[in-house]
Amino acid sequence: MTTGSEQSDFELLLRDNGVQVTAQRLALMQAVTSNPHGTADDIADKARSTLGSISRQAVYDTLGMLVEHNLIRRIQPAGSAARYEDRVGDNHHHLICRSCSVMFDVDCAVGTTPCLIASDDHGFEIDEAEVIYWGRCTSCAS
Amino acid sequence: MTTGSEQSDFELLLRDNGVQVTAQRLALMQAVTSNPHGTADDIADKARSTLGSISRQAVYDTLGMLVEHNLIRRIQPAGSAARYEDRVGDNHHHLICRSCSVMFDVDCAVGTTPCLIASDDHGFEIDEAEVIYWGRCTSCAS
DNA sequence: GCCAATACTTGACAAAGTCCAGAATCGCGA
DNA sequence: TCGCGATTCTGGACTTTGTCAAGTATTGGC
Repeated sequence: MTTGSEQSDFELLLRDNGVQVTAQRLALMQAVTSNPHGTADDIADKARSTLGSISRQAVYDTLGMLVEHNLIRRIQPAGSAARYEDRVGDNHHHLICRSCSVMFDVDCAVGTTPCLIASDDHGFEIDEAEVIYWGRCTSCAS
Repeated sequence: MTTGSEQSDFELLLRDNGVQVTAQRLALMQAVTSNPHGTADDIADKARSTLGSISRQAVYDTLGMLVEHNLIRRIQPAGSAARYEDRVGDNHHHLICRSCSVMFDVDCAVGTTPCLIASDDHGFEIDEAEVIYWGRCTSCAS
């Protein structure tokens, strides 16, 4: 495990955002990092292997807080529980297999802020364009 | 109500797809048409106002069947139940308000099949690119 | 009009997430 | 270093969304 320096980084990140530092939060942040595209439950399990135990409520509270502070990103594909990833701020997209639900990151197809401009924005202040590519992965295609 | 000709259209559509025609199905199809972007519950309520009553199971079964036959489309934005719409096959996108969840259709930004080409497809057979623009609507922005 | 296939109803169940009240912890200031 | 108020965590009940399974009703071809 490379917990040493990462933990400190996480601690700093939390302090910078003006929130308290707790063992649960550090464990959850680490769990998200080491388990990209995991569900809340996956992440909770991972955190439990570090902490011994953590309540469901703490998991949801913390993940919600981290999303609010833009430290992690939440994705909710159809037919699956919400997933979390730590790759944030680079506006990348996702590629999901319809049969086995495996999920890959895909870099932005069109320059830096891809489809961020809608043809008609209805007066909205758009802050994110979420793109999900649906298909079948190589192993499921056979 | 403009049930007359629409009903017949729906009936034809069902027969063309080789499935039985029932009052529940017609009512649900009409409910989806007259209530775009509605949740399963919204649609069930709408159908109830026509039929008197319909079971939850029939609603889910029928909506699932209609999606399979490509007669309606299912969208599942983060933090909300699945929504259904009858506009299908034209690859349009959606614009959702983060605070009030209002949802608009947006035509494809880049030509006809917008971001359908991923920068790296990992060998997937991609069949759909789902795009959701997130932001705040005019009334929520104030 | 009959009958097999299909669809609907009812009720139980499961997963994901939220609400609430009380206990524990954090970290600021003395 | 200690104490205290604010914040966070825990545990349990609850809600919402959706699925499963068994039995009943409807549809439509003959």
